[in-house]
Amino acid sequence: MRMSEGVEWGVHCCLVLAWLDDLAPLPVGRLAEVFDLPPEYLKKQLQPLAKAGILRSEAGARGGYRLGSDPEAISLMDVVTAIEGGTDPFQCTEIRQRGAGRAAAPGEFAHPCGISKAMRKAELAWRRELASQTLADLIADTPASAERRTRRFIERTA
Amino acid sequence: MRMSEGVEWGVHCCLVLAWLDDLAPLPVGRLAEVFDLPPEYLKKQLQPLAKAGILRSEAGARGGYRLGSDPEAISLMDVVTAIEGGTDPFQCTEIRQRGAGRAAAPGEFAHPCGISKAMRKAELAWRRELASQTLADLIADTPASAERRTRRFIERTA
DNA sequence: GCGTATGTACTCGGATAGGGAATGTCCGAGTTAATAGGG
DNA sequence: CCCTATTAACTCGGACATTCCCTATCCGAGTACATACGC
Repeated sequence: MRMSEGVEWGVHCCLVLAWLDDLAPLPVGRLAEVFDLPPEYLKKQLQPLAKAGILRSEAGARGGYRLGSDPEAISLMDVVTAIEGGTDPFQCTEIRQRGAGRAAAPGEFAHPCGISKAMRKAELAWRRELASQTLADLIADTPASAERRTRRFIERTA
Repeated sequence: MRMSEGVEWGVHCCLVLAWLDDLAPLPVGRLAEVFDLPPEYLKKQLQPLAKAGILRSEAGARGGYRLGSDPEAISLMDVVTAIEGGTDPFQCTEIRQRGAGRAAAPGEFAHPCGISKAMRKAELAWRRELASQTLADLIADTPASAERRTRRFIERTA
């Protein structure tokens, strides 16, 4: 079970866009330079963020991406869900109903099995933590020197 | 991000082995019949459980698998870790140090970035929930009819 | 009848192919800005 | 000098290859039981 690296790229790019909102919109190529990433592939990873409304895209010359909402209104959960999809990590295929389960009384499988419930509970705790962290919180935990350095980097290659 | 289906298979098989400990050891083929699963592939999924000590294997005729410990001592976290591996879902590749990060002052990257810390915190909450659920808890949440049915199924094809 | 040696059947363990999703790359549609021409 | 039409460059969006990991399968090593033989 491994999360796509696009999540890390997406969150970092969101932070940059939050820092440099006054310079928005920023094209993908510029963002790729900030982190030395393959531009085409980074674009593919940011597309679902735009489709989810987390990023706002502008076409044409001087176009690019800007943050779609305030940093306080975007949580880590939003970014993860947009890129990874909303499917649960644990997929219950109801194998309890197969084989020996064929002979079960009707209604015995009305409720989800204990394994599925336990997994859902754990995933819910995970989601709750992700939802409690906003981009603004992440910015507060990041040294201001990083923002200044990134701003200089972008303005230098303008 | 999708968890291997082997986890579901493994936990269900552990429950069966806990129920029918007096009939142990049970060969993989018998367990596969209980859930109508491909026997060879199920065996491959149970192997890491045996390597981790969660299951105890016995070779030769009348051999098979038995539970390695008491159901109270085996948690969902143990099973998930054994099959999925202990690696974290979110892999931080430190892209903050690339590109614009090259010009950072030494020591700025001594601590993990806020994104990584937030992800770790969420994963820790997830692991904590999984670790708090033991096989005994799952058995308590499962109707006794399922155990009786499974026992009859095994004894019938003995 | 009893003990022993042998053979056979059954088990797990690791090594070997196949399929689908994530990764990586490409081209086309649309928009903006600059530019050149005319008034 | 100003306005407008045209052109050209730049952007995102989606469609197309490639690689890697999960899925699925196979063969070999080891063990216990059953059997046959000798005593």
